[in-house]
Amino acid sequence: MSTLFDLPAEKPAAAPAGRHADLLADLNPAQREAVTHAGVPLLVVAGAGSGKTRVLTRRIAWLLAQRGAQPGEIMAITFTNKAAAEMRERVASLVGRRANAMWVSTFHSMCVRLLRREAKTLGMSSNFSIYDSDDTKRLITLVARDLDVDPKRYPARTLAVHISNLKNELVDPESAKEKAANDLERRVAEVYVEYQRRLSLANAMDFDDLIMRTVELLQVFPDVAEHYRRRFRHVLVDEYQDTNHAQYTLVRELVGTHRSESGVEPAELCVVGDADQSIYAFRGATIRNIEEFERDFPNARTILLEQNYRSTQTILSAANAVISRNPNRRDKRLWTDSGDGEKIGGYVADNEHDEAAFVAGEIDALADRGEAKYSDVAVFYRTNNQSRVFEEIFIRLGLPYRVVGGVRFYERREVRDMLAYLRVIANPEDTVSLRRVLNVPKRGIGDRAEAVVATHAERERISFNAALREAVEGKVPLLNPRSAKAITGFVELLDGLRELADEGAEVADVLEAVLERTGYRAELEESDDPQDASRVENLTELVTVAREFTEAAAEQPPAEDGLPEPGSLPAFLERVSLVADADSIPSPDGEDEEEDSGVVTLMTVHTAKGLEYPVVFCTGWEDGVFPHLRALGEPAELAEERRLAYVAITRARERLYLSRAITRSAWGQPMTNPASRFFDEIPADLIDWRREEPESYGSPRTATTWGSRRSFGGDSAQAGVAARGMRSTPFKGWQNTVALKLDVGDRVSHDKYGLGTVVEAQGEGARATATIDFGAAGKVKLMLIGSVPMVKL
DNA sequence: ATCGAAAACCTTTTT
DNA sequence: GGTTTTCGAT
Repeated sequence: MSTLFDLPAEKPAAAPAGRHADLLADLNPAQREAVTHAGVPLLVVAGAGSGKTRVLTRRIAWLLAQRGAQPGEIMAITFTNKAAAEMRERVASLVGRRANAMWVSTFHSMCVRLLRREAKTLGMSSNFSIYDSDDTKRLITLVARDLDVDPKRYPARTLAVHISNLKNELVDPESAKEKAANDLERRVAEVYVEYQRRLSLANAMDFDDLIMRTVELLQVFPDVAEHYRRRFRHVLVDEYQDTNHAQYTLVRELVGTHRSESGVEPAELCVVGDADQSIYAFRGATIRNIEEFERDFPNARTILLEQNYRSTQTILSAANAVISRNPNRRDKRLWTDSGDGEKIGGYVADNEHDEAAFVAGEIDALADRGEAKYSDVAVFYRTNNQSRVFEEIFIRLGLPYRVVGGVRFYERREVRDMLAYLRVIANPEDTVSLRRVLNVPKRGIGDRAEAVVATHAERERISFNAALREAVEGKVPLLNPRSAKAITGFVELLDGLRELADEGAEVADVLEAVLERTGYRAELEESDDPQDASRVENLTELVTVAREFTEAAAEQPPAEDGLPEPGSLPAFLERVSLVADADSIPSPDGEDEEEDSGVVTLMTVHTAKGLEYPVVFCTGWEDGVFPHLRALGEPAELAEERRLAYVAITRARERLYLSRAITRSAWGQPMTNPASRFFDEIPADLIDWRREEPESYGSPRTATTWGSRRSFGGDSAQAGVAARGMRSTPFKGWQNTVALKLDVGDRVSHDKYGLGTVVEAQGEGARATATIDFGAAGKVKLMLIGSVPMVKL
């Protein structure tokens, strides 16, 4: 069973390599330059599969071996714990135990580390809780309710997104208030102000605060900044294209831009990234940071890594062709010397079940022929709800599979409930966690009682925790005695648990005590809902995780000043907050398999970033699905969808399949979608169509596609040639043109379905859809994008 | 306080 | 269509 904590195995320190030859021998010239470059800031533009992690780890080893750097002077920042663990491990295999003295961590853990050490400087307590997006939303809901914000007009989700954006832009609550230019912004600012106040009252920070407050720390206290600059002489940042403004500023502050008065030079900066793989703009990542690197850091040097060590040329040509349609991008063209390989398998299914059947059948055939193991295969889709049909058919056929993503371990209600208890034990002022568990399991403290206590806290300007304690003493008016009694019981329960924790009990034992003393486990065990049985299992798993955490900590050195002691409750909570992904992704070449051929992996394209598989099925290539409906009208979002397609394609090593379904049920209704425009962007001769659109679907659209394919493909097997030709005559095609404007009652004639009447019309512009009653042919929901084979009568 | 039925959602999500 | 949230009734 995988756990939350896949700690990188401490590699038995191999004979520390480090000589010139060893570190550079198997690198290409560009990689070599990136590894050995010294001095001015360095941007490594690393195309997919170009060996970027190799460059980063070698560079670190090089710094230690050849440039006289000390491990303690190196800070490497990633976005995921997985990436951090991998980097640490790979560096350790090059330089041995010395790797432990480096800071290799995610932006967020690095910031937590700094903030806990410097908590006093910021006037905070170092045991602050870390709120994830769920906690954040809860607190914002509470705040909005208190401020009488209309939850219909301004849902907590929206407020949370806007506040998060403000924080990512380093806008503090006061500036937000000043800048607010409309109703929404004024409301957001108002909530933001109060939200920050309540966070600080709860001794908590959200994810965005971790970055923002660290920037604040470094900017407001130059001596603190200088201390860290003096210490970290080398800063390396991975996935730079995914940084937001706050993270960019943080990097700048860490590195420094000028020689300080006391003579500290800026640290050496090396960032690695690929603008074409930026797929998190919707979360505040700004591609600008990588595009403007040379402007942000004058004299900066840029090195391009274009040689790909992962995929066949066919796959790379398809990827190049698609991504080249994005406007304003720095040209980059992946190539390999490993040959063309197989053509891309194309498939047009009648519906999503058909599509899944094709995928399953093809996987079966590959496995039968011994051309792939199940674990070599990944199935990608744009949105999580698409996994369903695949699961259905895989189960029916007995194909072993695993879905990655979806509801994660730490997001499960029972797990979150337990963590909330632990957090309240560690940080009594943690209001969100406190209120979460106040009446879980039910102990007779209802909404009414909670509201009375909350109002009292508000009026007296004390924390919710303090108000609860006043309730025990009978100092809260309007609280009925029964509730007061229940609250007393609850407070005593918490105090007892806290005492246990303070005596130094192991985390797992505290957890067990919570499960027992609250009656939480008993309640689940008594239930006959099968869901509750799996909840019990999850809790058992959580206890196991806690045990392993303590065991692993026994081998770690004691904490530095201000940081949680390894194995302690605060350390556990920090780990759980910042390492939130329970599902480890089965690796294609995992060591754990002997005879068995593993499982097929199902996931969204987003989740697939950074991974690779010999065989990839990328499904749902339909306008409205991929690219997503919401992106159709927006050039910027469409560009991001295209980057997403680029990421998907470049995950494949040997075989790539692209498929679509003519109709697909969405929101209960079947929906007819046109082919994804990305199909048109791939040179026709790269695709081997296993099944095309049936003749009866024949339409002007299809004809256009064939025509354009001919001009895209040309005679050359090198897609680069065709795509270059493309750029001189920019592809206009039919994208974003709306051929039909339909209203309810309009009569239409469709090439396939015949005469019909519009019974429903939805959406605007490029995302317009209509439900049309074709009489005998039935009701059909269609996208009205450019080339529907239909005319208005 | 708790349950059940309507109703309101419905991209992606490294931390 | 499927899940989660909200409201109204007991």
